[in-house]
Amino acid sequence: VDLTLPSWLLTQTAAYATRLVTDGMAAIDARGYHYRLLSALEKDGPASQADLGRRTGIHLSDMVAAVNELAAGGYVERSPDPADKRRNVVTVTPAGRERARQLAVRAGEIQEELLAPLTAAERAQLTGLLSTLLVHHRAQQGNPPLPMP
Amino acid sequence: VDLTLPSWLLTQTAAYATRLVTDGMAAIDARGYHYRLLSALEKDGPASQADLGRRTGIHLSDMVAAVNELAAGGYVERSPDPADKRRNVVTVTPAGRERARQLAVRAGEIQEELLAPLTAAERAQLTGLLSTLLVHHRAQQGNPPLPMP
DNA sequence: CAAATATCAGATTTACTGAGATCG
DNA sequence: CCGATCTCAGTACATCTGATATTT
Repeated sequence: VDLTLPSWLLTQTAAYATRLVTDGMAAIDARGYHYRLLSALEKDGPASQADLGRRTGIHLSDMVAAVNELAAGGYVERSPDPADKRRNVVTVTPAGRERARQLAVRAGEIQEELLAPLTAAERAQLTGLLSTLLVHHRAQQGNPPLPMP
Repeated sequence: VDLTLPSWLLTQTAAYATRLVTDGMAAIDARGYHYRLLSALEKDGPASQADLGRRTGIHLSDMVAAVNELAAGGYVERSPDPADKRRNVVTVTPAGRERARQLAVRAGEIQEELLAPLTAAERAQLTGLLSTLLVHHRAQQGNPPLPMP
């Protein structure tokens, strides 16, 4: 194995990250998508599914199932938009806000586990470098730029 | 989207990396596995499939198909080990050495595309940070430590 | 009629799990 | 009998493609 081949390092570490997220979220009956969606809804308010997809980077095709799951848990409500009958407006419920806090805590624990061997400075370096790559490749592909924090 | 959530940044950039590798290798009828296997064989000589799996991090279940593909192209030969009849010894052919050079060139181009927005120093930083993470998590999981370059 | 929205069905890639057969 | 090796079949997850229906 060539430990200096960046594409390999990236996909391998991502595999561990995916496992940490999947397992960590599954332990509380959740998925990574749930955290992303509830966070987005709490931060910027109710939205159509298409809007949520643009905010969170989740594909429209996968949005249906994810919103179904959240709705089944009582964490969001899906109601038709009276102003535009194509749209569903997705809104967080009080239970959803509680759930969002729970998922945020869990997400934090997962990051800690993922980045355990790195110092705070190194973690900042890593996120900076990855952000640069991601912004570049999204633009390269004609994707709409992400809303920057 | 929380652009500072490392697990998300990691899996997203890895998705782009995977696409670059898959597409870039498919253009010359290859896969990432082929490059990894031929490189390992050229560097450390013939090996059993189980050994190759340990060297390259490729799962034993996926090794069969990968070696089949390389053998079909005439790049490796699979012969039973007379000393241990459980084993197949995989050996590179001259055509395989030529192929390895071709794949190495292509791999380099792919890395360049992947890391385009980063300076040389930043690239070194990134590989260093990812290596640290990977070594940590492999050890954490009881995996055999990787042979370090 | 073009574009946006929501839904559904399915393909793709990497990685992994489990089962079997054979051999040491 | 345990353990290693090889093979095959199938799973899991995230992502993306394509098709359809509805509405703007």
